[in-house]
Amino acid sequence: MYLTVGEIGVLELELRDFDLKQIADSGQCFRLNRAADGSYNADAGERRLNIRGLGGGRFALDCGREEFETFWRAYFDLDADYGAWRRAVDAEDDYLTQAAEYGSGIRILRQDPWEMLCTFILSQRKKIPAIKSAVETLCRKYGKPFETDGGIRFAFPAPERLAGCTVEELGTCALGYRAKYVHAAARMTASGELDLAGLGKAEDEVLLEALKGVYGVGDKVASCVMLFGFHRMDAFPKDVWIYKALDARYRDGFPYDRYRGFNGVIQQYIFYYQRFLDGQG
DNA sequence: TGCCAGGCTTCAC
DNA sequence: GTGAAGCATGGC
Repeated sequence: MYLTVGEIGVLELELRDFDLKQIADSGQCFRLNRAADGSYNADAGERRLNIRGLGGGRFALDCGREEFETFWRAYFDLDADYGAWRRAVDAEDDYLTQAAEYGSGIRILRQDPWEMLCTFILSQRKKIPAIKSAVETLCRKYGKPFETDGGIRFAFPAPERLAGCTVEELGTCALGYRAKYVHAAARMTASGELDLAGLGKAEDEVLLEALKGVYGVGDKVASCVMLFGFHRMDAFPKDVWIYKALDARYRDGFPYDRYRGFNGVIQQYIFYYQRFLDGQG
């Protein structure tokens, strides 16, 4: 990674295998949004980062070097070699080769486990724009405000805050029947019954079962939380798009063993590519 | 205006 | 254990 300092408070980086649009549209995050000027704003915790593509694989980030090194570098998983994972794709697998090429700028972000749990619970049977809208409403109503150059923003609400709401109150955030699920997850997390921090060290199977113990969390949501909130890179969430690809292309079974250690990345390539093929990208 | 969505729980059988 | 019904609501 090539690193220089431009104007004060702005870092210019050369990043490989990094495409903001692809990451924003890959369905893993709902608070990375394109601004009117074509740049992107990433909200994480009580932080906001503006990233602008400069062309030629170069990007301008409106943060200092220290903040980049201590937070955003890991957040965007910039120390991982996604090119190596793409090159490991079976050359005889035309579909996957094309999928990996089409989504070559996708990275698995390291997002907050609680935010991922709550977000993917409310994502079920919602379209991506509706998910973004519901998340934004939750943040505005219950998130802690913080200042940015562009004005006041709101952090994702803490579990304690949502646990203190009634199900009816949460229902006003376009959660529909999922309000009771979000409320249950908030209570379990706030009380410590679900120890998300402690589960960071648990085996994949233990983590999966713990997540599925939450009301409203099944295999798919739990897998998303594992991949996007705990960076468990072998998690392979199966949604309608993945099932479509598996049914059409991998009737004899998907070669998970071949991609051990980065099945989650492969899953993202398929998700992003399959939506494109079906006109939803 | 209708249709349908990064699924899950519940309830028959 | 398996399969089908039912679910709330926003965005296209």
